Parts: sequence; structure tokens; C-alpha cells
Amino acid sequence: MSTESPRRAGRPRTAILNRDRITEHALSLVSQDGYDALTMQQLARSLGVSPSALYNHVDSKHDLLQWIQELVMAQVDTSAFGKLDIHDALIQWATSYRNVFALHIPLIPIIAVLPVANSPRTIAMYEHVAETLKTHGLAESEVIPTIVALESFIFGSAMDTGAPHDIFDTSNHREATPHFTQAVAAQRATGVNTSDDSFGRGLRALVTGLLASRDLT
Amino acid sequence: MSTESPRRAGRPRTAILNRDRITEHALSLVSQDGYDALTMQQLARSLGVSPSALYNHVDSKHDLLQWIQELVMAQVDTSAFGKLDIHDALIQWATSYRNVFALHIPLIPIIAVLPVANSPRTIAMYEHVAETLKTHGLAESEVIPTIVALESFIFGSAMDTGAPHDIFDTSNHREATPHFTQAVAAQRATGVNTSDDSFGRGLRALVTGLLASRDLT
DNA sequence: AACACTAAATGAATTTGGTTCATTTACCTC
DNA sequence: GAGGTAAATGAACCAAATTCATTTAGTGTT
Repeated sequence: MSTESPRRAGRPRTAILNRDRITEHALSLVSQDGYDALTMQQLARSLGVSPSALYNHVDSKHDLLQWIQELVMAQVDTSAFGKLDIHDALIQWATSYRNVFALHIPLIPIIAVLPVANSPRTIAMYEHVAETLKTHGLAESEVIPTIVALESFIFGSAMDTGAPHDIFDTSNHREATPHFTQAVAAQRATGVNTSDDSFGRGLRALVTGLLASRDLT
Repeated sequence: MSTESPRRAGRPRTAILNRDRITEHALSLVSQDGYDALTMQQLARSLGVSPSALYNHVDSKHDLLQWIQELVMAQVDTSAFGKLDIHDALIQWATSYRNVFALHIPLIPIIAVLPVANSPRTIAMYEHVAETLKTHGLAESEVIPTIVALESFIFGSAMDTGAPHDIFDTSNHREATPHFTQAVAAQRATGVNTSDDSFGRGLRALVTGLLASRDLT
């Protein structure tokens, strides 16, 4: 938006800050102390700089989160495409995707709604999936809805990993909800992690169903 | 938690505020101007009261959001259980569930992770689903994971409705992503809403697959 | 070597929101 | 009436993001 001046002369002092350094430190803050610890002041302190200095490089905190997203996205494992058959490849990819974002839950509401254009890594990942689906024989117009359906499930499942263990505790209303209460007890008795189990079952169902719809609409 | 005092004497002036009135006004604010407009000051103004007065009734804004959740949950249509066969009942319920929360996206990250104990309506809804799944012949221990899988997809899909139309715009990187770019164009050409289509496809796949897993594990 | 120019960094101030608390208000019961 | 209590008030407080005028320190040019 800003018209550049004639630019006749030299460079300023060597910069302390740049996108990579900022993002790196931000992500490290998050890993250590969680998203609540990620404030502009904390970040600035960790970089040995004053908070306002950050605004020479980042437009807003929201922007900063987008930067973080890029790094996080890079952790998603897409190596299965081309190696494994489509069914297994999708499952391996989706599982990695979900596990990565389980560690970055606060990012989910942001990126679920973020234009993809700013994130090369995200685009590259989509290209992998799209190519695989197309090769498998999905109709051109089915590719995007299939990806979106998978992603919705992935994000939803990642959020679910943040739920407390006793989320389904119904101590107070036990009388009114016999079936539900009993189901909770039965699942708990199995000893397996609810989120993981739910994700596994759902993912298998979803992948099988979506790939099968090659013809019908 | 608070030990009650001896309570020997009378009543205060007739209260202006109470849970119902507060929640009602909060929800109305949200409907009109979105969640950004829901601040404690705005809410207080809309009730003709000072902000601090709210804290005699609500412990925190987070609490207030839980109250809203109750009202929102009440809008989910569970009437299909018992009327329709299980497949169609689940689809009708899930669709209503998703559509309701598409109007309350900011609530999703909060309630997805919220203990159910405080929300009678939520519990009642789960009881419906649990009973239906059990009647259908799902193993006791499969009921909860099935519900969680469905809910994850529902929440993820509801979030997706908030995505901008051009979320998949790849103008800049078109060369690098031929398959994806073409898929986006093809889907756009169909004229159908991406979120709706994705949700429909995914939901059918998910319901079919989850109900079929009656035996295998 | 001085100059002109510029990006980067500073620090103070602003803004926005949530939340606390001591105090006052109104009204009910004895 | 007098005692007692929940509700409401208003003035703070606090944390956090953001803005802005100003300073700092390079770098190429003359």
C-alpha cells in the first residue's frame, strides 16, 4: 500500500529480527510453556528486544500465528503418498496430521479458516493428497470435498485430544441416563484412550467410505 | 463450595439480573453482532446495569459461555431417534447439530473440551444417541468412541463453514500444484457449496462405516 | 571523511477487556 | 423500626495488544 520513496541510499544496521528467528522463538515458547505463555512481551523478552520492535516485522499477533502454522504444517508426514496404497497412505497421513495438531490445539480454530494461499507447505500437502485421490479414480469434482471431509474430522479429533479425562462424568445425573452412563463405564473398562480409539475407528470408516464413493453421488 | 452463612434475615431488593436474563441477552448480542461484540461491558449495557454487577451472578466470562452453550444445545434436533431408522436418525441429528454450531463457531473450541456434567441438555442428547446405538447392536464399549468420532466430525465441519470462499485460492502457486488447482476449479464449477457437500459425503461415509463395525475390531 | 538516507529498535502511551473490591442500596423478616 | 443480606455500583486494577514519535546505527554516495 505504501508508495516507496526514491531510495537513493544505504542499508540500516544489521537486523536482529527476522521472520525465521521470531517464529522459531515463538514456537519454542509455546512448546515449553503452552500458548498462554505466548505473549508479545514474553516473545520480545526471549528475543532480547522490546515488544514494539516485533511490529516492524509482524503485522499482528494473528499474523504471527500464521507463521507458526507454517512450521507446524511442516511436521505433518506426507511420505506415505506414493509408497503405500491409497487407503494406508491416507490413514498414515491423517494420523500424523492429527497428532501434530493435538500439540497445537489453539492453532486449530485459526488455521481451519485460513486462506491457503499464504502457506506453501499446506498447498504442497494438498497437492499430494489431490494427486493420490485423482489417480485412484475419484471424479475431479469429488477431490476437494473428500479432502475437506477428512480435514474436518482431523481437526475435530485433534481438538478432542484436549478434553479432560472425566469429560463424560455424569455422577449427578446417573439415574436419567442409564445407557450413556453404562457405555462410559464399559469404554473406561477397556483401558484404551478414548480419543485415540475414536479417531482410529472414525478414520477407517471415513477413508473406506469416501474412497468407495467413486461412482455414486 | 461456599459455606452458607446463618441466614437469619430477609431478602434484598428484587433482582434485575438472573441466569436466564443474562444468557438471553448475551445470546441476542451474539446473534446480532457476532461474538466479537460479546464483551462484559456491552452485555451489561444491554441489560442496563454496570459490568461488575454481572459478577454477582457469573463467575467468569468462560462461565457465561457455558450458559450460552446450554441454550444452543437445546436447538439441536434429536426428534429423529425412535422415529427414523438408525442410519437416517443419526444423519438427521448430526446435520442439525452441525448447522446449529455453524452459527456459533467461537463456542466450538470451548465446548469441545468441556465436561458434560454441567449441561443437562447435552447429557440428554448423548443418552438418546447411546440408547439408539446400543439397540442397534453396537458393543457396549464401542458406543462412546462412536459418539466421539461423530462429534469430532461434526465440530470440524461446523468450523469449516466459517472458511472464506476463496480459501483454496492458489493463484500464486498454480504451476507447482496442477492437480490441486484443477480439482478446485472442477469443484467450483459444480456450483454446490463446498462445506455442505463435504459434510454430506463425510457424514454418510462415517455413519455407514461406524454402524457396520458391529463385529470386527 | 562527511553526508544523506533508511530500516530497525526503542519506550512511552493508548486501548480494550476482564476482573476485584469496598461501599451503598433496597427491601424483607423479626 | 432495627438487623441483616443479596444485589448493584463505581472506581480501580491488570494484562496484553497495538501505535507512534523518536533515536540509533548502518551503508552507499560524493
